[in-house]
Amino acid sequence: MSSSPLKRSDKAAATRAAILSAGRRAFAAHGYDGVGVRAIAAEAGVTAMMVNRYFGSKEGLFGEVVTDSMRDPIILTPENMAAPDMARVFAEALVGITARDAEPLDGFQILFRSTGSETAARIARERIEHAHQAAATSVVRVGHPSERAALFLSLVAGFQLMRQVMGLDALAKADPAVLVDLLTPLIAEVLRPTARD
Amino acid sequence: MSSSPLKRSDKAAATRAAILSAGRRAFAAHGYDGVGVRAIAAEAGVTAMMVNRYFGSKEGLFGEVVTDSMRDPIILTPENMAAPDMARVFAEALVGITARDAEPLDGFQILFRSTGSETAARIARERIEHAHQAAATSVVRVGHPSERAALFLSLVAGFQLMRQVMGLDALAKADPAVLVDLLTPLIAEVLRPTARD
DNA sequence: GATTTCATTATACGAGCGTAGACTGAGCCG
DNA sequence: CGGCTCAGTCTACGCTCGTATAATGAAATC
Repeated sequence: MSSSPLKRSDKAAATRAAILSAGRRAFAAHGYDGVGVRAIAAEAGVTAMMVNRYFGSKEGLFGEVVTDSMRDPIILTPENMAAPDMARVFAEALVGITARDAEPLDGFQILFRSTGSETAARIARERIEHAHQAAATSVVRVGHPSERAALFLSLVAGFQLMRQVMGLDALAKADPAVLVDLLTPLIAEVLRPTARD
Repeated sequence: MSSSPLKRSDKAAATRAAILSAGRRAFAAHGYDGVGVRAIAAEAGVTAMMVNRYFGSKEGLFGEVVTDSMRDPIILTPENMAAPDMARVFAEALVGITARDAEPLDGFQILFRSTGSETAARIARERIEHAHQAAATSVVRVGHPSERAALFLSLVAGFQLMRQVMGLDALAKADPAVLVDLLTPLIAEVLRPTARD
């Protein structure tokens, strides 16, 4: 209540943001095909046509949601890469010990849950390739960088998939500290070999 | 041309098998929501109603497809577990060096591509839990068995996801021998710790 | 205060979905 | 041969989907 008179254009921007947020949550929870524009719009408190008005189409909304949620640095931040114990920092970020308030890494969920749709899968592939290139050129510097970066992504993706998407209890309800302890040597092994490289 | 007079019941069984096969291929390629019964039936050379006749419903067909494709021992065979160098055996099985003629591990693809659907996701979760229990009780015997088994599954799933579903070139086109060499120490690390356990 | 603008809704269309029910026609058996 | 069985098809229903078009009503402008 109270303050802002909320000019018309501001209200429009708020509506747009509400749809974007609702879309992000909905896509993360049910995937591209699993939710309709009516449901997304309803959660944003508007009608279905608002999606088309502000994003052109359902596909347009999805694209913007993916781009937006991938803007989060995932775990490939420069400070992470420069840390003395990279592996543990990555592990902690992956498990979510840093506990950012926002929903953690739901960009992955969105992509994985949407692999059934053709257009969504195309977008997902593009983002994955991009993340792979970033990992290959900036994190891994030994052995077979491309393959190692891909395995690193596989590990991250598999962990997210099993814990968040599939909801595997052994990961979802596990003690975060234990997960970090188990993940750290794994990540270290991917990023820096112990033999013949 | 030629031989079998193909009795009526045999023809029925053949049709059923054709639908099951078409469903397996279709679900693996497009996910549960990504393909309709008409398309599946058409690929099997019959009409859509045959799906309901033989499997009760689309969901019934999916369940049977999943059960059928999961009958493949994935990589948790007794001989694998008993091998002296378990990790390498697992890695080779995962990469597919053993090159079974059938489509490799498409059970994973079916599950991953179908996570958008509610019923499909439920079935997927059941299968994953089952695989996790098997891994936890029969493969991992140190440290935190449940968490380690879950991470093992994560690694396998992530690798399959990135290589087969997402089609990440760095994995799909990589030299299998290199992949095995990189995966072996990873799997060994998951299954048998190097420190404090 | 009258007029224009525009965020939003209401209604509807066409397509595709899964599936129910009636029908068809060829193989089986007396 | 004549009746029955049953694999398979045809048609149609109810539903939901994404989205185009027209109407509404309050804020913005003059």
